Amino acid sequence: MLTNSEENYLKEIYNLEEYFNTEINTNLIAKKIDAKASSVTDMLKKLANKDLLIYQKYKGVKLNTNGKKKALSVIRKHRLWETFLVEKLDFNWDEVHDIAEELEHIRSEKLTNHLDAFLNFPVVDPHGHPIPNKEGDFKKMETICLSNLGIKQEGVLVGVKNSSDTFLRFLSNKNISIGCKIKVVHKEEFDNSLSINIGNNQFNISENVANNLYLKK
Amino acid sequence: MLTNSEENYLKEIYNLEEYFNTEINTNLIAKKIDAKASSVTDMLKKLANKDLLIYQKYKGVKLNTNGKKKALSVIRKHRLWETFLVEKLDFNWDEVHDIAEELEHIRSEKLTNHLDAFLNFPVVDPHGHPIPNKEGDFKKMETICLSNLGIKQEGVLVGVKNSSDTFLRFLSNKNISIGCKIKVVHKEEFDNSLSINIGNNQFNISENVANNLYLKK
DNA sequence: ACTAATATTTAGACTAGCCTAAAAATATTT
DNA sequence: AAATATTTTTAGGCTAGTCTAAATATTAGT
Repeated sequence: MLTNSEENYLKEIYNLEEYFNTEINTNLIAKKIDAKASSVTDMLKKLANKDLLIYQKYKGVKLNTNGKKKALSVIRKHRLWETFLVEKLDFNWDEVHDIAEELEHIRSEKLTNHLDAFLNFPVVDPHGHPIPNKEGDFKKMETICLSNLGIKQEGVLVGVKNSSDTFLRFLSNKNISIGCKIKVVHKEEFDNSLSINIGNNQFNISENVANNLYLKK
Repeated sequence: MLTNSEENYLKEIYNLEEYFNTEINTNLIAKKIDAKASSVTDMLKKLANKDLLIYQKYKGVKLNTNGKKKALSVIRKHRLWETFLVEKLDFNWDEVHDIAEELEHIRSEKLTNHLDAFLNFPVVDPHGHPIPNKEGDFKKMETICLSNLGIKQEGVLVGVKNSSDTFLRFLSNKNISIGCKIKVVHKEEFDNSLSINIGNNQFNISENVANNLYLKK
C-alpha cells in the first residue's frame, strides 16, 4: 500500500519522464513536488526499496514497470475526477486541479471503475489529456504544437500542456477552449509570437503560450 | 485547518454524544477510533487547544459549538458521498462506508455544495441518517425503535443505527431494506426476540437486531 | 473509609515526511 | 587538469500521530 506522498512522487516522476524523455534528476523532482532535494533523496531510496523505480546515487531515477503502473493508476483517477467535476458538477476547467489532487488518492478500485462507467469511459480529461483505462493503456493522440504550425495553417485545439489555474484562466479570458479552430495568420520572426484567428477574432499570443497549445490538424 | 485525524476525532465524538447523550470518556473514544487511550488523551488536549471541545483531565470531553460545526461538516460530506455512491455509482448500502471515510476529508466546500445540488439536496443517506445542510442544520426524524413497538403494531423502516458492513449485509440477506413495512407478530418474554412480518415473510430477529432498526409509524 | 479495580494521564519512544547545514560527488570553466 | 560551481547525499533534527509502560486519579466493593 502506498501513502499519498509516495503516490505523488510516482505521479510527478512519471509526468517528468513523459515531458523530458530522459532520466529524471533529484532537483527536477524537488521543484515539481515543492520539497527540498534532501527530502527527495529520502523518498527515492524508499521507493527504490519498494521496487517502484531504479535509483542510483547521483545518477537520477527511472520508474520501473511496477512504478509506472502505480503512477498511471493515480493519473487515471486524477483525470477521471477532473472529468466528473467539469461534466457533472459544473466546475470550470481551471478550478478542478487542486480538488483532483486530493481525490486521486482515494483507494477503492471499484469506485474508480464505476466512476469511469458513470462518465461513459471518457478518453480525455477537460484539458485534453488522455485518460488511461483500467489496464493503464491509453493512446497518444497525434497532435502538433501550435508553435510548430506554419503560416495559414490551422487546427482544432485538443489539449493544453500546462494546466495551471493561471494559464487556463488566461485562455478562458481570451475565449480559447478545447475544440476551438485556430489558424495561424502571422508569425513574428523577432520573438516567435503569433497572430492567430479564432472564429472572427484575431489575437496576438506569445511563443510561450503557443508552446502550451496542442492541435489536431 | 484540521488534519484528517482531527476530523475523525470530532466526528466520532459527535456521534458518541448523539448516542449516549452524556459527556464522553477517553476509553469510549479509544474504542471508536481504534486507538489506545493514551493517544486519545494527546489528541483531546490538542483539540481543546484549538478551541474545538471542552476537556478536563479525568472528566471526559464535550464538543463546543465550534467543534460541533466541524463535526457536522464532516458528517455532511460523509453522508452526501454515501448517497452519491449508492444513487449514481450503483453501490450497495453495505459497500459505501469505508470509501466515504476517505471522501469525507476532501476539503473543497464548493465541491460539497455542488455534489449536494447534483444529488438534489437529499435529506437522508442510504442508511436513513439525516444529512445536514450547508448550515449544518437537519431535522431529527420522529422515529421509534423496533424494540419499542408493541405486538401487532407496525411501521416503515426508515433508518439503521448500526451501519457496519456486517449488519447491513445481514439485513440485505434477509431482504430487509429502508422502506420495508415491518409488523411485530410476537415478542418473546424470555430474550426479547421478535417475530416480525415483512411482506409475506415471517422472521425471528434478536433483540440486538431490533435495537438497531428505526421505524416511522 | 480503606482497598482493589478500573480509567486516565504522563513519559518516553517510534515512524513518516519533511527540514537545514555540512559533506561528497559530479559538472563546468578557465 | 585544476579550480570553481552545482548537484546530490548524509547527518541530525522537528512535528504529527501513534505506541508501551509506568504513574496517578477515580470509582466500586467490602
